[in-house]
Amino acid sequence: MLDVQTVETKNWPLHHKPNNDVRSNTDRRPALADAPTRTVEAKEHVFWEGAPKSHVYRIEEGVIVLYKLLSDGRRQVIDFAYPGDLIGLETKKDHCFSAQAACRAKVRCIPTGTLRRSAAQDPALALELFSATAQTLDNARRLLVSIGQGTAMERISTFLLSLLRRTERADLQGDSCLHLPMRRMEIADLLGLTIETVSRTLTKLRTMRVIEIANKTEIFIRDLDQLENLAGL
Amino acid sequence: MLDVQTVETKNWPLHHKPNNDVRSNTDRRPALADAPTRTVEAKEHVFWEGAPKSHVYRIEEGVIVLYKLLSDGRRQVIDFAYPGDLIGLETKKDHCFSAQAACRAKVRCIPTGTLRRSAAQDPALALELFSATAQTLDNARRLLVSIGQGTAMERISTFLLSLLRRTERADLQGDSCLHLPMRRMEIADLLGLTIETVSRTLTKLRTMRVIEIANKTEIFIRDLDQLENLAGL
DNA sequence: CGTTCATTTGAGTGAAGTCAAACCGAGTGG
DNA sequence: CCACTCGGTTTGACTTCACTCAAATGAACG
Repeated sequence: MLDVQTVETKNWPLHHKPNNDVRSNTDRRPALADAPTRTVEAKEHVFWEGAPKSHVYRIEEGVIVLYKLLSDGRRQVIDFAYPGDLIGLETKKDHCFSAQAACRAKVRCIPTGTLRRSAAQDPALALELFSATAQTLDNARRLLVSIGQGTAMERISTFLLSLLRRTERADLQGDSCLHLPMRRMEIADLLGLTIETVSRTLTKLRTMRVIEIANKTEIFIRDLDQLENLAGL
Repeated sequence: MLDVQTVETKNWPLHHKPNNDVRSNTDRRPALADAPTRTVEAKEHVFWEGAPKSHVYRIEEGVIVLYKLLSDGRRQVIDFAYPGDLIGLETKKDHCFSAQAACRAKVRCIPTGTLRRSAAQDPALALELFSATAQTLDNARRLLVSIGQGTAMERISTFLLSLLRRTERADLQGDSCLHLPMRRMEIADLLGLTIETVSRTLTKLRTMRVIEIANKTEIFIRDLDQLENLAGL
């Protein structure tokens, strides 16, 4: 069963603007609300690129790293999936990227066949899937702009802001604490940088008093305005 | 009316794998098949980022450049839309990118309200919209990998191959001629490079005898295998 | 307290960017 | 028909930002 307490306190941020539509509606559908959950340990994979697709997953807890691998080992992280996000929503038979837990996570497993059948009879559900995918597309394109046009500083700043938008609690607007469950390597692979450049840029932001680095996974935003300036757009 | 001759010879390549599903099905729906077309001159805009969204467009002829602008004028081209592609398929009220014709083009204009109403009553149509968006998302992510991880040579090679896949005629497999309706600047802005780097890289490919540059807008692929090697993946 | 893994910091290199000039093809008008 | 312009492209010389390689630091764990 769903751990309601955990879910409630997590404040479902679906993509940029917190948006509870998908969750509230899908939860009322038996096929989705009753689907079993699976616990995934840190670094464990939910699925691998190229494997046949059997389920769609909705993140319940934790963060999942979605990435594509090149033949020589280079990696591009294409997204971080947060609670409320749906992953594996592609029409292809096989997964076109890998999904690995950044930290211990819980995912709800919805068989693709079930979802497809429900959607074929329920235009509202089909439109929700469309809407969720359109939102993900917009996210991907924002990342594209950041990587294609931005300097290291702009990419990191934009990344921090997008994480902030995804994870900030409605109640706790004031002192902006940001949890980074992913490793530097994963940030680097998301932004098309190296871990050294990520580290140097974060250090620079610290010396500029824009952020404060509590420890490897917790930072505080000290000067939000300045961070937005640095992000460029 | 639709120019059937032109359409037939254009061989609708919807995204990477030519896929006639969306076209053949949407054409049978009165709202879409009967929608009026609009001719757009080269460099003219179909719509601007930020403007309220009134229509969804299906490209009938020509190529449309989709791009986002940064405050300081930098530009990221996010996609080239070819005949058969749908653009403006987002759930937001306003356009989140601009659409400009690379050359004289014809687009079919479908009012968003009509489409929304049709989809709400027709799960098959809703699923088609979902599927088309999922395909566009996959394209965007491929571009992300290319830009995030690739060298200039890898980006250009991958780009040429993706264009080839989009535009090659089923009948004319042999001597691979590639038409580039867009300017160097637009290729540069797609790949996160400068026009100088694009030009130098194409020149390098020419001296390597991988391609032959007939004129600014026509090139021949002389060594497809080598081009695929250079693309990396 | 040593081992391990991730991160930070430092020094030198290189691929792509910038600035500048030459080139080219298509119009246009004398 | 040729000279001129104009936009786009190509080529060249130099610079720079991020990468590479390497070493130091730090945190977690037995």
